[in-house]
Amino acid sequence: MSDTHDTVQEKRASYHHGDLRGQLLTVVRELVEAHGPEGFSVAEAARRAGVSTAAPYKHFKDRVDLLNALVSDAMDRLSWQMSQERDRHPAGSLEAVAGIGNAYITFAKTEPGIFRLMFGLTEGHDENTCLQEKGEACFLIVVKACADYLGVDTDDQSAARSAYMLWTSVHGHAFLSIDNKNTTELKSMEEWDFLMSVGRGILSAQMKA
Amino acid sequence: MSDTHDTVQEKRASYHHGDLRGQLLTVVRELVEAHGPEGFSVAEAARRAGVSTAAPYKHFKDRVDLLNALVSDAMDRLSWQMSQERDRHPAGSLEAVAGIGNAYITFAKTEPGIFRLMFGLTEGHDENTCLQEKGEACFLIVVKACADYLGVDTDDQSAARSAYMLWTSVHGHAFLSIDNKNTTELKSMEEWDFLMSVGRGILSAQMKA
DNA sequence: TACATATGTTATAAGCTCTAACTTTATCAA
DNA sequence: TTGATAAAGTTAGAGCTTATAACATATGTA
Repeated sequence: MSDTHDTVQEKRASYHHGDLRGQLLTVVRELVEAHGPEGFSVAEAARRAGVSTAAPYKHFKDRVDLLNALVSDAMDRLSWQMSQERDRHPAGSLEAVAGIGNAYITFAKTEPGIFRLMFGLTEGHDENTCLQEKGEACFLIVVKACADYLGVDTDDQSAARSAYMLWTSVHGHAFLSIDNKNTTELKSMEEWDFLMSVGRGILSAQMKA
Repeated sequence: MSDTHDTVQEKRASYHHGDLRGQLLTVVRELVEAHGPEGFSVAEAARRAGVSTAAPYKHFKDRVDLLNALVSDAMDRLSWQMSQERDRHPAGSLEAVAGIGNAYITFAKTEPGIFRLMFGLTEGHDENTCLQEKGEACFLIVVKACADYLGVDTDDQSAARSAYMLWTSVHGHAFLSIDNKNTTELKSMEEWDFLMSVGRGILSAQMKA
């Protein structure tokens, strides 16, 4: 496992690595996906990057700091993907809202390890203002889409309310999906149907209110 | 931290502990709640129970086995609490459905560490048939309540469908709540309103369909 | 050129998981 | 009652881990 890894093919020529920070993030991402958020060690990551086990600590304060950097990265990717999916549909449409949810779920299924990390990390999550902000940026995308659909202002309470309900629903589905809590009978249910159905249900309830 | 713990007041009289297995579960539960799912070690648990660090391995195969036992326990408590809350309302009512969700959320907030563990454990989760079954038993409670409300049979697809949507929604809210992803503006929103609102939205959408 | 800084290294402390081998206690059958 | 066996502790230790300290080398700037 240690000698046959293909992450680093040849020994690096120079004393300095060049982009150890970047490569560590890549390697850790691989490790987290392969062995789950727990089954990862800084030492193993260093080995795969072809450096000593102490080297990572020149770039990251500690294990958690490294993981936080990974999560921060992932947050950016997620919000980008959400925006992309949204823009594939007419602005203000229910499809645009569902598209955001679809991107969210796709992300979770494509990178379940990272996804779990993003919402499972306990330590130093609340303190990390940067992560907090990125999370809120993601949420704002949903609020905006809901507001557009409902035809209200972004700071209207009904937008935030329905956005939150949609978020919880999609978040829950994403989590249950990657946990295999999604029972067989429901697995066949098309994701898009689910999203449209939930979206319609929650948003129409919000319009009446 | 090690010498002033109050878990074990006096040194046990006999060589054998009496109920080490049980006490370990209690101690680990405390540790998980106090320091999060990660911040727990078999060694520390043993110390708090007043035995050697090797003793736990006479009762649990390994670290994961211990955690699984904890989760199994928690599953039982959760489904019991769900049933209790349901029975405080008229059978077949929307309140009964919302009550189940309320119990779920209360559980998550009361024991966030364990809750996270229940749905965060990657390793040996799928294989563990016992846990799988207990999870499904929980879900069945929701399906039953939905069926009763909709006035259909338990194995009707609309019951399973709406139960799943409600589950994801509540599960998502529970998770986001304990992660403090619940933004301030929404924190003020009463839980019960949320539950009734989501319930009405999803179930009425299901009736129309 | 020379010094400061960044980024590597080795060595090591301290802690964890888990096993092996041993010891004490409980149980149960004759 | 006794004596074998199983159950439930113990200590010792291998082999991991995180993280720091002290040292080495490269890079860039005055």
